[in-house]
Amino acid sequence: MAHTLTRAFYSRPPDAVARDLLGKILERRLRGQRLSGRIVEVEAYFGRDDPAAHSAAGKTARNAVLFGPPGHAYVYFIYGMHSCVNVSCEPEGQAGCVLLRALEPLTGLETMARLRGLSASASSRMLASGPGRLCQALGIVRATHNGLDLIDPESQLQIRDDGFRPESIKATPRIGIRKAVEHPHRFLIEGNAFVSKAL
DNA sequence: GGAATGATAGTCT
DNA sequence: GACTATCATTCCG
Repeated sequence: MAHTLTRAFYSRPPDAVARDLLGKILERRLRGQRLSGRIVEVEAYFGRDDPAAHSAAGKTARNAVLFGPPGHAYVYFIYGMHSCVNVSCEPEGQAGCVLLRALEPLTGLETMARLRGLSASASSRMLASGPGRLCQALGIVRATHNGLDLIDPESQLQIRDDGFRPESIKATPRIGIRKAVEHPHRFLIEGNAFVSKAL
């Protein structure tokens, strides 16, 4: 049986959480519908000694969730048109998060295609392979989802473990950042067709 | 198949 | 006023 991940799962360093999130199921409840997908690509961002992280310059109104308790959604708006979802890590008071970059869609594909503005016959690879696409496919926006508790069983957004274990995990440098480019903090399920960029 | 480019708005200095 | 944890489109080969 699939079960929701515990607070303790998230109360760890971002790289450990990131690796363990691969293969888990992200579930979004939307007006009675259930949209879900398997997490196939993530990136770890550290609170300390990570110039690429939003929390690098300290706590601000925008990134306050990162300094709160673990297991909460951090949603931000970027490039004037895209949203991205993160999961907060580390105990309360310490920043750190995991960016969800790509899903392998499992249920609710038609709704995802509609939210993305694609035809129902579009390739499922186009639905949630990329952080901006993922948010659009699940209808995630900062105004309603930033700060959501992922452990709460009533929450619109949850992450579950159905026992799936990836065969092989690959670490690569993170994408789209200007600073600390060299660290291999991007993790993906090797060979999975739904990662945002072929490697 | 890959590189270059423009759209667009919230956040911080 | 600059910068950005992106995407889709347009070009070129």
